[in-house]
Amino acid sequence: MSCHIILQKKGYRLTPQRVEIIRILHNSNQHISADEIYTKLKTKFLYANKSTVYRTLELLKEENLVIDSILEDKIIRYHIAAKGDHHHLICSKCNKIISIPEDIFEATRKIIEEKYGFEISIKHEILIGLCSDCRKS
Amino acid sequence: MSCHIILQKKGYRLTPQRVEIIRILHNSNQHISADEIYTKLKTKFLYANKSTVYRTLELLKEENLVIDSILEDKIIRYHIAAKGDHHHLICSKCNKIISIPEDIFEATRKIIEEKYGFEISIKHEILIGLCSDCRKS
DNA sequence: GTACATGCAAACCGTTTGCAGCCTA
DNA sequence: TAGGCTGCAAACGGTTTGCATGTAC
Repeated sequence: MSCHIILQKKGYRLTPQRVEIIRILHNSNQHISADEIYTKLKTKFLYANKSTVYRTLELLKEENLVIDSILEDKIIRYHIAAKGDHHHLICSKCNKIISIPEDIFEATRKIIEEKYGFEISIKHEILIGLCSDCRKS
Repeated sequence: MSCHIILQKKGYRLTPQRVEIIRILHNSNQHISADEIYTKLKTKFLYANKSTVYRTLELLKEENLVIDSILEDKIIRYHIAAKGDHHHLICSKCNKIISIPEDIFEATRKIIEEKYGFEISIKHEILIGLCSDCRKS
């Protein structure tokens, strides 16, 4: 079900700004910062405002439609919460983003559970490294 | 080798404030924020200043004596960089912190390498979850 | 028509910076 | 004694908030 319909069903208004922000999030396969969204939004709405971006992201987050994550650069980035698409590899050289399945941490999860009795709740993990292309060069 | 000696060897001055900040970091087995360090520092130095805290943490980070990490609450926390003590489990209920060995991600690392040709560089990972005590209750 | 959403400006908060004076080496 | 370090105050940048106006429903 699309974000728009979910918002509408919950009684939120589908303003052009919200529609555009959702479109920007969808069109960006990168994890994107609030500021980048704002810049893109401005190309369509001359008077668009950052607080609209933040308020919309807050709303989408509350409705579990977007996920925010924070990397070592301390900038919060957002992406659409697609089912089973919560973990990513990000190449530190070319910034390529690869989605990885949820069960990738199963081995680690089991080891930690057996060794420490600790139950990890990995919701959205990002691993930095080098992709295969960049390793070759 | 202790932090003090390393700093001294590199030509940095061992001011009372720096010594105390290092002591606070050592005495706190928790990951601790700049603000918490500042509050503790003030109990000893009435006129202590936040910028001193930030500048000292910056220095210790540069010398690889402390590691900073950022969790979902977006607050940067610091802890002494002990060898082979880079990964932690943090219990979301009682805030207990458990250090885990570096090789804990080996299985995941291997899977990702085989499947995607992607070489992850996990330097300092924090996993949130429930510790064995809190799972029982 | 009405309540919700927007744009604007100002506040907020953690962090950084410039500077004068202080203190470690 | 000299240059690095501190405290202070002000700036900074990302984010949040209060308010009047605008608009989706």
